[in-house]
Amino acid sequence: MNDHSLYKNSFDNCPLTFALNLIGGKWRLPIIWALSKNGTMRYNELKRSIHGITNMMLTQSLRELELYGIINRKQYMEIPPRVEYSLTDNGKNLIPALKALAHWGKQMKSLITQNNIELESVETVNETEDEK
Amino acid sequence: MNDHSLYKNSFDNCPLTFALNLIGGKWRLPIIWALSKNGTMRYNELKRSIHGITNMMLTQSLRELELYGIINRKQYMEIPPRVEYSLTDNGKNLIPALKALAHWGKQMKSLITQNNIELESVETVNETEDEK
DNA sequence: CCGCATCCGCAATGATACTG
DNA sequence: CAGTATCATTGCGGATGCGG
Repeated sequence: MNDHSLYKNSFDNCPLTFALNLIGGKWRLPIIWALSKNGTMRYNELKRSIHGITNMMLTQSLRELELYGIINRKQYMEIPPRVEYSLTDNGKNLIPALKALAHWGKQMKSLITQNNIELESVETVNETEDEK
Repeated sequence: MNDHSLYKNSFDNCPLTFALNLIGGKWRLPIIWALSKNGTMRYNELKRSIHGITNMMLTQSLRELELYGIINRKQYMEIPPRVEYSLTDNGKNLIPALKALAHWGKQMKSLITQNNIELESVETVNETEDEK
């Protein structure tokens, strides 16, 4: 049982912060994004499509998103086990807002990249690990 | 010099995650929100309007938002010092997207509250400190 | 195949005190 | 008034290994 950060701070009075805390964290958005593109996905399908996620984080994120009513979890009682995930209506309602944000992010990215802002150092990310 | 988390992970390929990292962190949104409501604000004005923020975090967040081109900083060389902050056009462009997200958050909040989901424990937030 | 528990490092945040 | 510097804290996310 870990701590769900839903009711912690001063989210209560701010729907925006509330939303950000529902979709916050490192892996929730990638999951939502993948499901919005592919419809219904199985556990390992998700895991393969989200580069770098561990079982731990995937399971945890899925459980939280399910708890919040953003995704559906459908478990088939068979051997071997099969579990399918998909967006709920609430989850789908989120997509347009995300697209708006993504649009803004795209603008910002080109601006920031153009102006070549000197955010010190870390420009060597995909330099050393390209293949593999 | 602290680490700006802009180019760290796999933001590069995802405008959405890029956006989330521009406005992420605990205090950036409250600052943007305050500025979008009040237009131009001075340092201590911001500090008073954002409950619980320290000088440290306020300064740091302001610097980062300025670096990203989301807010303007105008310093008047006088005694006592006066510094005014406001949203740039980029910052203003963000507001509609935030409103969409906030709208969704509002829906989610009422749903989650209605269904009275048992997010264990922390339901005693404003129980013990009500007055004061 | 799907998922959970435990331990741990590190970056983000907080507290406090000081400065032009 | 508008910050800066330093140290302490904390909680998210990563690694690893087990369980149905």
